[in-house]
Amino acid sequence: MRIELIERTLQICRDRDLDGARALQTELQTYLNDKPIEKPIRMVAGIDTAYSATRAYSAIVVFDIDKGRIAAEYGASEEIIFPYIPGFLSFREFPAIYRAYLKMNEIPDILLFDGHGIAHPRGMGIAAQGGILLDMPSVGCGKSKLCGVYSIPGGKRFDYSELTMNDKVIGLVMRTREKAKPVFLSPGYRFAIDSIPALTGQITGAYRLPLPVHYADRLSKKLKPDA
DNA sequence: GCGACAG
DNA sequence: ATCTTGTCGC
Repeated sequence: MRIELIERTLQICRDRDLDGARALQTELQTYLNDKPIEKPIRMVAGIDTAYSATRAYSAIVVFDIDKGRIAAEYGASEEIIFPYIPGFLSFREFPAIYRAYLKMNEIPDILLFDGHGIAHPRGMGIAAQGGILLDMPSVGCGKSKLCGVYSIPGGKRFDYSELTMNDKVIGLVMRTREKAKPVFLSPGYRFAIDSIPALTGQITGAYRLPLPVHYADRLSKKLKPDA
């Protein structure tokens, strides 16, 4: 983990420093690179966050590709400090995610965030920033577009089109399930866009969201008091 | 000024 | 994201 960067991020959250947040996102662009880790991907950690009126509940579900099942689950909550502002989701969710991350007893091969990676105005969506701060390969899976242009992908499972911004391919719009809205996949940290189709094929089940995030989404909601 | 706008 | 019941379509 890059503790210095994590502390700076948390301080920006506490200060509700929007200008500082924007500056950090721009600064972190220099850390971006899609040089993949040489190790094959077997364990994928899905990450998602749910909310109550005052708290954020983050869940991390480690999915074992070979066994096709959940290997471990972690959850943690944190008081909501930063408001939701399009383009600054990291500062709202990272504090709770970090708490759950610290509870992990194993190190997954890659992190799959609910939200965008580099498909962001400043190339620093939560999957990108999260990967850099935790120093782990990462990918983002958003349920709707934040920025960029694309054509609607085919109707068959795994059909996809490119998400572009300023003539640069920043992600893929993939139909993970027939007759369901496509999802937006983009590289986070140390993971090439060309590797996204193969990874998605290995972790997508009968749901629209890839299994790791699907389960993390379900767990995060169960972490809430009422549920 | 207008439209867009992750979760 | 969250608030919410029934309901239309595959």
